[in-house]
Amino acid sequence: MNLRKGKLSEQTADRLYSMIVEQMLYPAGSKLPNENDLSREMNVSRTTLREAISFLVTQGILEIRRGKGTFVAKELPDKGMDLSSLADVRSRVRASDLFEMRLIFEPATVALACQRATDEELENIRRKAERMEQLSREGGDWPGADQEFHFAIIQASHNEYMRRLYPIINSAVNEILQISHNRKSMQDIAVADNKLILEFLLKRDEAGARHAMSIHMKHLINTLQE
Amino acid sequence: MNLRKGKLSEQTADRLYSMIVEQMLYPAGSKLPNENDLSREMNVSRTTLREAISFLVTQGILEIRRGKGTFVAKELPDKGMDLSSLADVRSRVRASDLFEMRLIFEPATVALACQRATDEELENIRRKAERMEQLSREGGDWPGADQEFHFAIIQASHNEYMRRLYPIINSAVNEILQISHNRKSMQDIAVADNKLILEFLLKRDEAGARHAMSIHMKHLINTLQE
DNA sequence: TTTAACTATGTTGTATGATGACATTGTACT
DNA sequence: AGTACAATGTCATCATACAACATAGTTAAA
Repeated sequence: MNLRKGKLSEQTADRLYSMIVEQMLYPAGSKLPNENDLSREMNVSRTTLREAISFLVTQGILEIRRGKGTFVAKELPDKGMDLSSLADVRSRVRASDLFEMRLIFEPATVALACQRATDEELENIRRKAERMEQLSREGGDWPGADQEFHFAIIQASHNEYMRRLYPIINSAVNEILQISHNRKSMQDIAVADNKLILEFLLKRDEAGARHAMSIHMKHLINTLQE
Repeated sequence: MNLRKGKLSEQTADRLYSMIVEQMLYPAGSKLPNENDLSREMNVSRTTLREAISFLVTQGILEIRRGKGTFVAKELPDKGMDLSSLADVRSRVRASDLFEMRLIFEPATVALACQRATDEELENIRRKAERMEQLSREGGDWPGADQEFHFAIIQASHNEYMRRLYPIINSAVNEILQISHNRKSMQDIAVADNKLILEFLLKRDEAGARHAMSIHMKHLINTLQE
């Protein structure tokens, strides 16, 4: 017995998936039979069915409500949910939209960092800024060091959502910088602005740091538009 | 017994995750104890442990080799790129972090909408608000209508990045609302606040709309913390 | 009558033990 | 030495029971 591919729970997940999206036996938002009935219908144990369901939940196909039942998701996972596209410049999102978002997020984040950063974190941020300036003089990888500087600030904001969102934004920024022609002037801007940001951040001057970061973003936007 | 939040299998997944990446009890590539031993060590049933492991497998943290054992992945996936975790409450990101982000995000967005919304879009937003209030009175799906209201505002901001980010944030909000106990008071807040937001938005009063949205977010935060 | 507490029922979540399937190692027989 | 086979350790699946949760209906108290 049990010829065929892979684990039974995976085959079951496949069968269940096809029952939902292909045969459309269970429309969006509808309730599945309870686990005992459904497992009998599909000729697998409840354990196996539960593993299959659990997988489809992680895929966003199903939704479990304890004590009520298991339901087909209202909207099957959208392309909108796939934020990898956010990091993709080719998705024809305007670069100005991206920096507009940074203009909202980064000043707010640095303000949070002013409130919450530990002394160690501030010291770490200072070191990153120093290193960025040094690499900038020596012709090293200053964009990388610059990003580390900004990421250190995000971390010091102590907001987990921000921390996770940043790499996405960042990789999109990278792609834009790749095709940008005036990288040299951007370097000068970054060095000067970072110094300004650091100045207020070390003093924990919330409003000052917020404005310094806003200025930095405006500088970047203006430079890119030339 | 069993106070505390959420499913035991999810708590177990969290504990196991922290044993791996934080305490580093099991280095990358190493083999975990077998399921019987490990489940005893962690004081959960083997069933529960298997569910936890199964989840971590989908996250790319663990790898199962049938007949051999369960192993820590060679390279832990770059968490930053996986924004699906942003929408996942099980990732144990604090709810306050989420709303802190909305407190930054939404007021800025409604301000943009004031500048850029077409008259048709404003009319659409007005209809959504009306419908939300109506459903709220009739005991319908007011949270859904409320989200449509907010999403209409995001769309009117004409920023593609924002538009794509919103569903992610939104689904995380949904999961939090599921486990929230004072949904009724939240309903009253939403109805009143939406009216306020709409008032300034229709007048294209940027500062007013921004503040109205800030108030709304503060209300939500306070209600959730009770 | 209204409202509060309780009960009944249906559902997912967890526990336990047994058995099957797979991979590796050891061992005996030729 | 080499091959077949047995033993062992592991994950995969099954079956059953009970716990925790959600809701609706019923009963009892105000």
